[in-house]
Amino acid sequence: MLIQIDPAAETPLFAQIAGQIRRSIVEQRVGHGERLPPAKELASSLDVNMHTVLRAYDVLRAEGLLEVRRGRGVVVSSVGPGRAKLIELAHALVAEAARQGLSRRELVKLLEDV
Amino acid sequence: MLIQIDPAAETPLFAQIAGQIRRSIVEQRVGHGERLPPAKELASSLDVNMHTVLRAYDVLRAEGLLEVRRGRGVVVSSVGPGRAKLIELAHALVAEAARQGLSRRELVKLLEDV
DNA sequence: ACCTATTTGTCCGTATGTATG
DNA sequence: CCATACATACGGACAAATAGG
Repeated sequence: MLIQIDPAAETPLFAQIAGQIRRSIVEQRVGHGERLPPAKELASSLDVNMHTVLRAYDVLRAEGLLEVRRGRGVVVSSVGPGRAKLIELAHALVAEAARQGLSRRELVKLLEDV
Repeated sequence: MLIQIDPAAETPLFAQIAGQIRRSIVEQRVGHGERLPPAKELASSLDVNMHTVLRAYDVLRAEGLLEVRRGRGVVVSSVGPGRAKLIELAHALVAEAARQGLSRRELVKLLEDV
């Protein structure tokens, strides 16, 4: 899966991992149905705790991008890269809004105006 | 806040806590802007780990029901009990679907048909 | 401006449970 | 039965934001 993280970065480790996997789905470097490495394995390769990887998986599961089931592992959902793209854009928008100091309310209003 | 949990129940502790707080918002037993007890405090009163309470808070934050900020604590969001009601119904629907063995796809289709 | 206490945020390690194959 | 792999929960540690003195 080729994931690289920066322990010194400001963004949390689980967010970095989730973001890179999301990116991989958008770019279709991983296709629907494809299986991701077990949390324990990915964790050891990244030199982080298994919980950190599980949390990243959980974020992507909540977004509908991954199907996570115990005993079976983690596979890319069939919703396709289109949704991943949307979510990625949403993340970027929220991050930029935060950088510019927009409140949640202001962002919502901005979106409604658009 | 009057929360009671059952450690022997099948539903996870964090879900029990989140569910009861959600219910309290629906019934307007807690109003918007009202502050919830610190995680550490609620945890000790429920005899669970602080992380478990924080996870419950995080669930409700993701649902837009709570505003959680470090240093300041947790307050009920101003979105009102209407949204809480919707989310509660959604939870009930998903739980019932799971009991009846419906897949995610079947549930979505059922919703679309309705 | 400084210090301290409070409170959440993240991460780690460990233990146990449960579904899958 | 057994190995795999995620799910939950606990405990501890440190960081960062906030509030108050």
